[in-house]
Amino acid sequence: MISSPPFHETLDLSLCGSMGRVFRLCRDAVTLAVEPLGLTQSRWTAMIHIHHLKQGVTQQELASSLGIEMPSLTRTIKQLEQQAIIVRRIDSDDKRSRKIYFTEQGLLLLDALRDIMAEVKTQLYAELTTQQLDTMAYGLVQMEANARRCISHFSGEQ
Amino acid sequence: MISSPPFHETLDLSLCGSMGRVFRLCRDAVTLAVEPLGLTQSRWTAMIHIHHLKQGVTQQELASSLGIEMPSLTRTIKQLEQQAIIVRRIDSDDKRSRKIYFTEQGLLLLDALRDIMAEVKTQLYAELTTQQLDTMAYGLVQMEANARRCISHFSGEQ
DNA sequence: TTAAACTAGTTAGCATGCTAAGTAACTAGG
DNA sequence: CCTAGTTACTTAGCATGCTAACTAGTTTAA
Repeated sequence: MISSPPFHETLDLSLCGSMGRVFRLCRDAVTLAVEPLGLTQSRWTAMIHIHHLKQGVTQQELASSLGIEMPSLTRTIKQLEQQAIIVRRIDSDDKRSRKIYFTEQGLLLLDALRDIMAEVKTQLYAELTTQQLDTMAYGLVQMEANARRCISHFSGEQ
Repeated sequence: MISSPPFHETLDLSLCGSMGRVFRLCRDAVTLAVEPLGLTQSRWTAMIHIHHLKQGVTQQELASSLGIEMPSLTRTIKQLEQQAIIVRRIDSDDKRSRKIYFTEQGLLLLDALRDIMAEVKTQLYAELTTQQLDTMAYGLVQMEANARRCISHFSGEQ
């Protein structure tokens, strides 16, 4: 396990700047790799989550899974629908909500996407052990909880 | 050291989705905490980097330190200047470049900002050991390198 | 049963990142 | 010394996140 003090300082500099930069780079790497499929970051991310949540998911559930707000999702969903990758059907039990399904063409695209992502994932995680990845993932979850607590702390104070 | 397999899977789901979400949350926590100072995320981040790089830094150097592109910085710099937090002076040795300095008012704001950030940082890093933070920071640096290699791989291929 | 409150989704408009393309100043080769 | 290329910065416009405020169904409670 290589552990170098300077890295910790790098992270400290802007607190979350490193994370943002790495996030953008990883996202760009995937987006570039899937470019032949005509997908942008928000669109391929949504497709992967729809797949994991199973078809028939509502926009609310999808937004929650993606960790974004509903209005952010609306735009992406509209684009996926225009590209005929998904269709939405109004839920007969609750006419407010719309359930999402892949089209046949969408399913084909999803397969291609998953193949490419598997390859990119391997490249992005290169040189990192499972233990390191777990520590990072654990740290992210912990920081997420900390940040949420911190946000309610400062919102409540006003 | 707590290491839980499910977390790794969480990270895997959208590859970099967790990182983006945690990044946004941490950023929002700081931005909320410094809200009384009238600063947005891009502005406080830039201020911290200017401080670390020492005054008289050029926009080019600052953009590089922030890990963003010049046009993204232009907007932020303009706002900081309008708020009279910084001033820019054309470099007499190279009239293309502009050096950045804090105003007196800007320095006062910087002090207040740094105090608040120190507190928020403590909260965001709560429950995480130095070793865990180092592993995360190391992982981020490694992933950044991987992502850059991946990006040139896919750009070169076209 | 009907008015009030809630919930799913949308629209409008802001913040911040980006790329592409333009301007002005510097540098290098003939 | 002048043209060609490079560099620092700006402008314009796109992508994706957000909040606030709206519409239209659903639920709750008097």
